[in-house]
Amino acid sequence: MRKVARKRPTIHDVAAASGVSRGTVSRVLNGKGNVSLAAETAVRRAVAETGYVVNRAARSLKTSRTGSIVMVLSEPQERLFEDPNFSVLMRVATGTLAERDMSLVLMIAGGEGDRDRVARYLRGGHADGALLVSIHAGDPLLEAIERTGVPAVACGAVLGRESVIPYAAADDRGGARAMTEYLVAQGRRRIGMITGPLDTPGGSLRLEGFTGVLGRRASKQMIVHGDYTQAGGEAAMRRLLETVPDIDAVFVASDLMAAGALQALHLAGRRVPEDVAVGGFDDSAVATATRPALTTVRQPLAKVAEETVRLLIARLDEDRVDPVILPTELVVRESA
Amino acid sequence: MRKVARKRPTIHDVAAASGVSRGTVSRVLNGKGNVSLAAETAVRRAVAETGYVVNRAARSLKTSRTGSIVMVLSEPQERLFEDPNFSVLMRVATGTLAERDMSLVLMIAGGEGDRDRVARYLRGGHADGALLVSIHAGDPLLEAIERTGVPAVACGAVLGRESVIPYAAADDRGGARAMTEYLVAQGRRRIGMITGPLDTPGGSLRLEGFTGVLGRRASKQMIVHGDYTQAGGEAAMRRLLETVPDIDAVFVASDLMAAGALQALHLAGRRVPEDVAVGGFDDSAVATATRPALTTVRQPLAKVAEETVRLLIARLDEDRVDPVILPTELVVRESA
DNA sequence: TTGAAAGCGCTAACAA
DNA sequence: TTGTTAGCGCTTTCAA
Repeated sequence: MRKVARKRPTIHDVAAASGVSRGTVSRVLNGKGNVSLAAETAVRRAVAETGYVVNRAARSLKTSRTGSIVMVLSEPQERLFEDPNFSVLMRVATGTLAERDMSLVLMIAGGEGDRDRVARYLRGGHADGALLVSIHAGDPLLEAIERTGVPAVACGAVLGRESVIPYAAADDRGGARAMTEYLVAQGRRRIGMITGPLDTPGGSLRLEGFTGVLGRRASKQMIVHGDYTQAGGEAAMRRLLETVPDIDAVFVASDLMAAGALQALHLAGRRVPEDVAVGGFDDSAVATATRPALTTVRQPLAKVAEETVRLLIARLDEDRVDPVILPTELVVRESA
Repeated sequence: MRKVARKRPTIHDVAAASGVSRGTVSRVLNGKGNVSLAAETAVRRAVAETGYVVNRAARSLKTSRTGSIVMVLSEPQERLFEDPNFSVLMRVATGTLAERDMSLVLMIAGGEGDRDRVARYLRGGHADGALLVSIHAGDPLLEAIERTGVPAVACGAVLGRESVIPYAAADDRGGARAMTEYLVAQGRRRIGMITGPLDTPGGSLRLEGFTGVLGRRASKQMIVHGDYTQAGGEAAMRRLLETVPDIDAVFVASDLMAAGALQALHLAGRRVPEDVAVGGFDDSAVATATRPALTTVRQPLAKVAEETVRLLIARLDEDRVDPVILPTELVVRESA
């Protein structure tokens, strides 16, 4: 059996095989009504028989839609890929897009050169939209993307641009509030907080939720800023123990940092939760791996990812869409 | 200033602006010689002036090259994304492709439906090639991809298909050999090994390197199989300590598992390296985070990723290309 | 060295 | 409901 580099069948072949015109085939393929049942069946059969697959380039040329969207990553890689949220986002994004026969192009925008590349790609009309991941407010990339005029949405709010860049996110503020209220309800009186970087939504919004509940009791010395790493959480907890020796609870803005805090408390000889209650955020895998297991705030990550993609797809057709904020859930385990 | 939805300039506009024909513009753009210097300069200026960016769809329609390649992920997500190797691969791949003005489409092939989708995408000619990541030998996806006839290469060997799917990889066997020889040279006599899953190249090849050096001394009871997780490494080390109490060294097929082994040894009251020497593999971030820091085998990850992409690009034009195996390096720290 | 022109495969407007 | 047809923007052959 000789291998022949057979040409892929075109809409023309399908038309011939089904005895209708190319126009009708196209109508069937695109679900534009006004096609007789007979024609439709014939076309579908012919498609199956010939193994026809639409040529995206041709379609794109005609419709000036590409059927692909770009996921733009700006965070330093290491952090992003360690983030379990990210893998969920990636899986959900490819899946949700696939349902619509769209594909995901990945671009990493580390340096300035990358930035130009992303902008050129977008300006070239090579993608219908951009999905921004962990872009910081001041990032020049943001402006570059906005200038291209390509619809963009973000996963998680872009601080300061909330009204410009639609986004889907978990209710960071509400989740933090719930956790803080819970700690208060448990009778804790000296409650500290370890925040994330304040230029991230998780950093500032969770802090807002915390201070919103505690008011003036959330004094400056009770609040320490971390960097979302385990080591950072440990260091922050140590600082807190020094300045506020009688602390009896701490709300940590991420599970990973909370794991570090647990470590610091252990080394300082404090029992958790007896002496100090610890509340985390994320409900990631580490939450159940620590001892004691973390009481934390669950983020509906998959849902956030899904909504982000949905938002982008809606944004492709509409001029503006509203942000989506999804409720979080308090998960009580052992640490508080 | 009113915002006008101006149409993007086409090659036609560039031709008009530079006073040459579209044909000549195309020739300049594609670096096909036979263009006078005058024409070339005029065209380049016009391109800059008009802000022209090539329309890939049109080009693709004509050339039947898409300028994009698909990265196919098959591993269960969790594991893959935790793998630091993966983030390197991703960054290097997008970067290397970008240099050639190509883009990276990401597809995740978890279930059967995904598999069909990948195959259809490839059969549709939507990508010029496929870059396979952590595909296992028996995976039906592999066959599906081969059937599409789209050139594919793998990052890391696909066991059993080494001669069919070109790949770039670190020298697992050689690295394992070097580590084993080092342990022997240190005077260790009872050397065990914790392997990775045997259906992965890192699992079987590193074991081969180990047994290659030790011969019959690598008895069955000295070898335990792990799963690349920290917990798995810890469990494996415990088993090893039970069956071979006088063990004085262990070669662990990944740093993460080695971290688990260290934990088990610590709990068993064995000193490292005094009582038991521990050798890892990867030289990942955990290697320096453990106490003691790990003596390990460094894999040239970035290089592997780069070579994989290079291989794929070469494969696009050539009928076959040879696998690339890159040397590893023994990194001596404290654990052995 | 250059220009003219055909046509890649598709969609959608128009006519029937 | 259907067929016909005009391009979408580009590359490349052919002729000059």
